[in-house]
Amino acid sequence: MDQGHPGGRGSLTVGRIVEEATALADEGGLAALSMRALGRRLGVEGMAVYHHVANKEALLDALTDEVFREIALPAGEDWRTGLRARSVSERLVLRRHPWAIGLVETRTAPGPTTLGHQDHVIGYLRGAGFSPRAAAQVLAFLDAYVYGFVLQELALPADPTPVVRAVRERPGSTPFPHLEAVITEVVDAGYDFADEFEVGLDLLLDAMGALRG
Amino acid sequence: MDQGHPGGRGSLTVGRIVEEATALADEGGLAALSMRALGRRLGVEGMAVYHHVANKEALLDALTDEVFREIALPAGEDWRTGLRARSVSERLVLRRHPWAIGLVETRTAPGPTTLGHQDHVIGYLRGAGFSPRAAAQVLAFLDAYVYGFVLQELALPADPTPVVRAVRERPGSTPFPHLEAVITEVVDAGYDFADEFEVGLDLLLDAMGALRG
DNA sequence: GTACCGTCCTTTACAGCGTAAAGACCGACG
DNA sequence: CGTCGGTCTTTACGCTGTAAAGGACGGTAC
Repeated sequence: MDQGHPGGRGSLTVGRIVEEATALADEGGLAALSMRALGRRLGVEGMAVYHHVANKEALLDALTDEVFREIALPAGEDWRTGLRARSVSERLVLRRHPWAIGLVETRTAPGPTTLGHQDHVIGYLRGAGFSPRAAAQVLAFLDAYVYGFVLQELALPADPTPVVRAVRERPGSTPFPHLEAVITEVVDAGYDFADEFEVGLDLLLDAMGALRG
Repeated sequence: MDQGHPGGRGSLTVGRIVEEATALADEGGLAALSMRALGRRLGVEGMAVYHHVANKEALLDALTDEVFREIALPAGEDWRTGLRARSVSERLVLRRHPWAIGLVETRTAPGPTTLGHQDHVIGYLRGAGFSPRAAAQVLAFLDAYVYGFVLQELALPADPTPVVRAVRERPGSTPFPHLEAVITEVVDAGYDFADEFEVGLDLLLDAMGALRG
């Protein structure tokens, strides 16, 4: 069970800690990430982690910052294409680490990787002819859309909710006629919510053009 | 300290529990909402709450559902105006209860108030000429934007971050030239991030028109 | 009246959490 | 060899959600 990592004295580094903490959260959610469980995974007592990380808050800060390293930076001549690819990548990363979006809310001091990422995007937009304010707006609006969409995706239950089941079994039995219409005519007609992401993204990207000088 | 609520036998109701739990979370964040603290506020032992609520998860479900009661329903002939007012209200409600957006992520079964709200919005859009699918898209896209924007607002620190302070004291001292430009030419030029909400909202609302039959 | 019962609340207890404090080990240096 | 500094372990405290059991009350039945 302890193969794969040495676990002995001197084997602990901040890098290894962040790596295993990420894996732990990916597998069991933020709730599974306790200092004791993390220590167990590292082949060490929980308290040992405190010699490399100030406290759990600092560890979560580091986890959040690392996430931004995975998001593809925008590139290419066409700003619309470049931004689109970045947003698509951002969504995939946030889905791969479902705990990340919950951390963004509580982390008020962005780390160096996050700042570097944002700096790059702003610079990319400035190079495409956006003013400083417009660049900041575009980044904020796109991130808002991506964050919010992923938030809704994560809240989607794996199994159909009682309401959805009720609609399928006895249509007209709920007090929500319009939701019923959406379920039967959209959801059950083969439209996947995940596919709507790019529809909204393209509409928003089109709208962003109005902010360019 | 115990004035204002009876606190005796039979004084506990689900309504009172949800009400005080909301107040507790509003004042001290989700972390301040423990069953013992809630009981204390209700003039009762923590375990007494369990006779009216299955467990803490169910309580959080109820809290989340109640939030949707506060969001103004869209009304009026012009769908754009109606939706705009709803989104503005939604943002204010989410800012008033900063814990709510963090709960949305983990609650996978929407409550009756939430469903009723969504049903109303879908019906409103259908009445304005949107197809079932388009209505669902508009609702999802607008909510995504509002959720994501509030998420970013909540992550804004009260005090300026080290980076912002560094830029103000010694411009050019950070490795983030484009962020520096945004700070000096946008943030410090009087543009308030909160005011950008309606800019993006209007752009998005304009884009939603393309989804109408 | 008084015995009973069901409901509401309290008490006690347990495993887990983050982390402060202090002890134990171990390689390196004088 | 002795001692020091860093790394890890041990122990402990107050907090968490909640299972289990006990106690107190009000209403009903005799």
